[in-house]
Amino acid sequence: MKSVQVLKPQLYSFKESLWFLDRGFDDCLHKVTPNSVIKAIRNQNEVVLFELSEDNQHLKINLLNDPKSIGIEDELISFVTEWLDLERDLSPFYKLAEGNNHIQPLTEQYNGLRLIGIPDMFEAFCWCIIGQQINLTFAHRLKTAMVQKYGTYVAHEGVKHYVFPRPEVLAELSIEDLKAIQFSKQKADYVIGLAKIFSENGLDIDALKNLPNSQKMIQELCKIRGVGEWTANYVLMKTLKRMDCITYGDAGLLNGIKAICDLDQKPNRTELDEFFSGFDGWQSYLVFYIWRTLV
DNA sequence: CCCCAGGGCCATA
DNA sequence: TATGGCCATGGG
Repeated sequence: MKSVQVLKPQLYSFKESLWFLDRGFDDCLHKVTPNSVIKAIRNQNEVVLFELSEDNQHLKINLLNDPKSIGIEDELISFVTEWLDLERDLSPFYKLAEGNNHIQPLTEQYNGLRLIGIPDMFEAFCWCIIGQQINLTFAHRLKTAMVQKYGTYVAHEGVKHYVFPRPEVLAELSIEDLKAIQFSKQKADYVIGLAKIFSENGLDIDALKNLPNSQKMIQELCKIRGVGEWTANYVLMKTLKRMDCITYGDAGLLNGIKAICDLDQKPNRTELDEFFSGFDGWQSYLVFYIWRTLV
């Protein structure tokens, strides 16, 4: 069995990664064990299955199947590094939090928590569409139904480990196909539309990355049907790792801040911006730490 | 039965 | 440009 490892950065807690990946929800794209997480990813034309665990100084990546592609070790290191945001220096964020009555407790309690990404932008968009306006429990149920029906998997010790469906597959579906697994016709419509865009290379991700700032990127993404301000910010944060994203309108975020600041009602937009003021360049991390406080 | 979920589109004025 | 209805379903 092949195995590679990555040096753990300063200010990093693998336990926090595991906690967030679990969070009481049953995510169909990874399996969390007490001391590891098992995940399948697509590499070239095959599915690669690995288990991630830690020792004192390293994250250890163990291959659980036997992929043919060469250079798979480097791909895995690169995937894990991006997925768990291992290259970022968190110390500026923690410095900003120092002395802030609402936020310093979070960086202490969740010390070493890093933003967990969704490297595949198509998957990130689909997850947003699915999650819009429904509770997360039901959202995970919808995602699982879609992944199990249209995704591919590798079996390991009798367990199926799925990767997210390719856009080419979802692009061929009808609205009725997705309604059959409890999607609303709007969600079905949006997802299929996105699948068509991605399968036809209708979104130039490199051009997107080259835009001068996040506002321009949000503007561009909001042209896509089904994508609004919340989804655009979410995708920029989780896929492109833009650090200045605030998921405006996010029910969880608003409720989290309401609880942290002991407000009578959810903050309005002005109050939200006020909460984030002083955290320029770290808004995305602050959002993520607020999410960490939920359930 | 009510309201709300990690929203966004569309019709109306 | 602002507002309200609508979507589908489940949990509280």
